[in-house]
Amino acid sequence: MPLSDKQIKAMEQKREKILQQAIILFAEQGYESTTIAKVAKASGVSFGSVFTYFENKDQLFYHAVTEPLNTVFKVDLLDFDPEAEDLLAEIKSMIDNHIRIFIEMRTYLQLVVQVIGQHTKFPEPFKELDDFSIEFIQKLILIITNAQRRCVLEDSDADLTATAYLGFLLGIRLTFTDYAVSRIWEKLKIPAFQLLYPKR
Amino acid sequence: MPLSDKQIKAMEQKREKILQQAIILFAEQGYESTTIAKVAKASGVSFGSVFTYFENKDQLFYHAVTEPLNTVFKVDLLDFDPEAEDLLAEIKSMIDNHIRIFIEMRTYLQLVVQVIGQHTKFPEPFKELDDFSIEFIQKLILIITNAQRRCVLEDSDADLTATAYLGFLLGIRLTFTDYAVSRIWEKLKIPAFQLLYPKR
Amino acid sequence: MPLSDKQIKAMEQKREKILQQAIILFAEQGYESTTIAKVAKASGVSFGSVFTYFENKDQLFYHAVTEPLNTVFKVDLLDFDPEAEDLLAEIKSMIDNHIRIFIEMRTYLQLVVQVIGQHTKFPEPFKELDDFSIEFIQKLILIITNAQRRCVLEDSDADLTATAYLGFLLGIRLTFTDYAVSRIWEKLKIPAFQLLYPKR
Amino acid sequence: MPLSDKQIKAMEQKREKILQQAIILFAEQGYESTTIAKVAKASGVSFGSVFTYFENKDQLFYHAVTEPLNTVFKVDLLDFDPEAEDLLAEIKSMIDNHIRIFIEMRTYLQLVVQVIGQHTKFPEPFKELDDFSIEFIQKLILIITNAQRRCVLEDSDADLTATAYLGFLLGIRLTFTDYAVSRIWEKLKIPAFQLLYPKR
DNA sequence: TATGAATGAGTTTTCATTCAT
DNA sequence: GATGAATGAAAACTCATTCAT
Repeated sequence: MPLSDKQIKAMEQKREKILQQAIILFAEQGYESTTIAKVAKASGVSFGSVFTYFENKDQLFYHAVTEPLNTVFKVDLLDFDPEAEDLLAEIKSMIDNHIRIFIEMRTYLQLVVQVIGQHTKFPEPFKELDDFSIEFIQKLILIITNAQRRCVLEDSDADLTATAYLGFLLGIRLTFTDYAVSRIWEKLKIPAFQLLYPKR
Repeated sequence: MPLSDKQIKAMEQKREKILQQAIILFAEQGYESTTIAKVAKASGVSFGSVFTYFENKDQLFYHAVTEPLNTVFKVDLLDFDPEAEDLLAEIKSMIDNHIRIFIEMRTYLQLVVQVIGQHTKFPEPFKELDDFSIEFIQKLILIITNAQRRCVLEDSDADLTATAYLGFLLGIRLTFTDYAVSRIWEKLKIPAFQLLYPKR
Repeated sequence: MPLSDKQIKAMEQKREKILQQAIILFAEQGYESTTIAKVAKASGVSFGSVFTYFENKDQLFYHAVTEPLNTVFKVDLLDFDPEAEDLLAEIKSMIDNHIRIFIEMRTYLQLVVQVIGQHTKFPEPFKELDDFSIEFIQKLILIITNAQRRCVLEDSDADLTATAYLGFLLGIRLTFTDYAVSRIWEKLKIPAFQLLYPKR
Repeated sequence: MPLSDKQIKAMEQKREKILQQAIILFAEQGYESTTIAKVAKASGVSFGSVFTYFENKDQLFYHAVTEPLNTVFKVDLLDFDPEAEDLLAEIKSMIDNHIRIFIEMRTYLQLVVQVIGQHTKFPEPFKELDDFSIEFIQKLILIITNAQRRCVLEDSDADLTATAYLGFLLGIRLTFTDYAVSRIWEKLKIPAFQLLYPKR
């Protein structure tokens, strides 16, 4: 007897709820301090249920890192067009977008920072993040190179510049640890833009 | 019976050894995964001895974070002169120095990143780091403002620029996770410099 | 709505399948290591269905031990005639038969050995086995006594001899743990016969 | 600072106590039903202490099976001389001895029976038992062959006879599950002797 | 001061059993 | 009747910390 649509829907919501709470707890308290019991309690399910949806704690962590990456983060961060007509406008809008994402996804990025910071401890999720960072940098290099060719940006080592830009995004996320940052995010696009060597 | 000088010296060395190994283990494996037994083994002492030198695990962590900060890190990072004669040279030398430190103190900075990334979990050591970052930024603002006044740097919001600079340093430390970075560190001073809005 | 004959038949087959797989798993892995989920999987049913046919795990174990006992084991082991004309032939054929059964029912006897070996843990199924062993020994005593009377066997304490004979059967089942035994079973009837004090 | 002799002695006694209680519990309740907590309670130590003396439950079980085997069982069972002057007396004394051991070591043998009965579950301890049984049978074959040569026993397949004898010992241990057996043990040497084909 | 045995709270995980669909 | 999601009790094992020697 297969499950009814309603049941499947309810289960999906439950899984999502567990994952969301796991992301928050993993981000704020770290891997070890986040107990399955805490996740269960925060999600309003019994702790046995967590194991219905995720094989074990490791898998839960893996999904907590990779699912937002693949569904939201990746898509949003790569949402710019290196072949746009007006590259200056495209770059500015890209920066706006990137900074907004790094501010909005504060909790998730805390998790990302942990995985990167202790990558030997989390090799599988780190691999996913690393792969994405390479893809992200490739696309950045593309838009930077095009912009340089069209004299929208000054000449620079595009690879280095792209890498510095990503480092900067991660760094400000780390530096501004709380909500306070949201009041100045408007400003952060200025140094971000500066890093790309704008024409004056 | 008072301890002889030799004994005191031996004890100090023992304490130092324990602290060094604790830093490495905390940095690479995180707070929870670092057990007192591991630290003791790595330091070549019995685990009971760890408690002779540090009240408990929490205190050991606290000292692992703050002692290098106060003895080395702070001194080295603040080793620049906002009133220097040749400010351009001073700034370039400062950047060289900062990047070198961030590369050399890779392990310690892994620890710093953890504390910042999970600051609610580690309020005391975070406070120390936060205090230092304020001090650091204040001094950066000073040199930037002076450099702007003397037309060595273009005008910019000095606070924002200083903060962006610190964020950049932390960010590249996070982005370049391994030794590979040492081969390109020479280059990283370029975007770091660019962040300060150099005159052209 | 009463069930059709076909349905009843199907259910009986399902129950039988579950029981057979339970016997194998209980025998090979023991009571605790045999999970309901494993039994269900081996039987090709959902684990909820196991509870449709057996009240709980305890009951499943009880039936796994007692059903083969009452349907096959008991009948086969008691299939000899203490009043047979040619008692020597009857005894030899009985021994052949017993050894064959102990070899063929290897898996089931692994289960029996567990119940006997840990009888305090399994009092109900042990009771059934114990009752049968008494019945078996009684009938053995009968044939032995008759054979002694008719000078087919030498005189001996019939009770002791019967008990020793049963012990021997269980013991060789335990001693020869694998299929290798099947190649020498032909021989095992020799010491079994010897235990009964044959006339020379 | 090395431990004092007194401490070492105390620790050895503690270890021994834990092992003894573990043997009893494993024998009576089986591997899974014997929890570390039960062993600790029965031994009068804290739960954590069991892990001070035995790496894990598996190791505890392994030692529970093999230590009595190597220190007592092996020595006692092999304590007969195939080259004795008066072989008939030697064999009778050997049988007396064997039966006495199988009765006295009732609890330990319950454990042995479990390991043999579920040898796939306990490969390491089973290996030790299996090795011993081979050694035991070899020595039995020796004494049987010598006795046959000296016309103390009738001719028979010595290998088969030795194996049957071991099977018988295990079997009666299994058949007589309680202390009741001690009242008839005097008698059991009769069928045991009979199994060796005594001259009449 | 140095050592490491002793302790037990806390964690992950398994699994029998219940029950809604 | 069949299914499998939900539950939580129970188990092995880890580890910070204490304290006797």
